[in-house]
Amino acid sequence: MQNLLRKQIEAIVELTDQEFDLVLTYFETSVYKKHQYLVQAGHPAPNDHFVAKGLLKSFYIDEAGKEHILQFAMEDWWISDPQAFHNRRNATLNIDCLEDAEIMSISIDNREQLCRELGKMEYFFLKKTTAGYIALQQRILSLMSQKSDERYLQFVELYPNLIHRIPKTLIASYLGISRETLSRMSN
Amino acid sequence: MQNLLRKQIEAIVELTDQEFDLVLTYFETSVYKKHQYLVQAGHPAPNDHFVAKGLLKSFYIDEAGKEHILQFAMEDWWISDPQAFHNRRNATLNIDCLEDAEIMSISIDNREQLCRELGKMEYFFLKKTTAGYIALQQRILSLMSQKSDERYLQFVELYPNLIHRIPKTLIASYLGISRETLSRMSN
DNA sequence: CCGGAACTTTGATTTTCATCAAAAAATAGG
DNA sequence: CCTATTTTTTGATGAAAATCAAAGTTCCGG
Repeated sequence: MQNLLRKQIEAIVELTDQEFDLVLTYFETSVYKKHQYLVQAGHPAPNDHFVAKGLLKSFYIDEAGKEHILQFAMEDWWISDPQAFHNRRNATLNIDCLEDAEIMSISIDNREQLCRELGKMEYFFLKKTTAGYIALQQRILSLMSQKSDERYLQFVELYPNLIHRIPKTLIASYLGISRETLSRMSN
Repeated sequence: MQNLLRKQIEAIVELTDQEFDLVLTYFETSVYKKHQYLVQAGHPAPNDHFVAKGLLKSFYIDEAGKEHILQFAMEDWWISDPQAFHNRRNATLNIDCLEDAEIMSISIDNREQLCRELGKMEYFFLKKTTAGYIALQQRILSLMSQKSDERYLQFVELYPNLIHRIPKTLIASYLGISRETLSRMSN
């Protein structure tokens, strides 16, 4: 479980047992129930969350009250309101659990402190952020250049395992289409 | 001109003159003409480009031959094909100049070397990448939750200076709408 | 200052998708 | 196991915007 985190880090930088123990001291592990919120719009959200178990979503509620899903996060993924986390602002996003979850959280202050103590962790976070940046660019391209059915097919291909864990309604919201349109698609 | 770069770095980390000189040794400065390509799909693109002067765009050509603009970059901005740059792959994007430009380029190898020599530069790149990540998330939200006219108004508000430097056709492509739709909007 | 290229506008038509409404199916919790 | 909630499907309608076509305007290089 903590091994999941260690494995992810060690895919990028080597760690001794002592170093990983140090890393762990900066995290806090908690358990959440399905439907429980980790982050709520308007409230502080100073943590980045590593998913050790379970499934979460981050989403924005627009003025019309409509929910737009920015991200799903399952095991071995990170999830946060990045703007709130990095700029120490109140959240504009919400994060809640689609399944019971086990989460390892690190505050922005702890992360910065950790990077000062263990420089290679900064390299790790840089690599991770960069990969995330590239993924977001891909998604923008997909939103701009593909029709909704192509986007859905791409999602299925990219995250075959998520299809069965997430209601179609929510996948539609992630893809930026209505649940009715998605429903009419499979045929 | 190099001062622009120094100022941007020093907004995040302090640098001595010697340190900035070191930084500069990793960059290569070139001059480009309007319409000239810095990056072409299918070719290597190992550099990240800092714009000292001028205006550029990065774009993707889809299967139908349609151009989708991912980014504009004016003075004090960076532009690259991030996937090609970070993963040392051939480009899938193109980058060319909308105006004559003066560019300071750094290769991925040089950037990694620089970060090893001067740890705080890694912090700088992390901050920059993070800010970019946040901006992309905002753009995704905008694509998902706003109508085309709202997106245009937001663009005008966000980049008032770019409106006059960039043909509307290209702004339409950036916003993910047709030039005709954008044209009908102003009225 | 002229001619050609690039860019913008306008109109007509079609496509895609959202929305509204309601029923059917699946699922979770007591 | 059964009921209430959530999720999915289906149909009808309308709105937003793409596409096609063509004319008008601006701008730049020689």
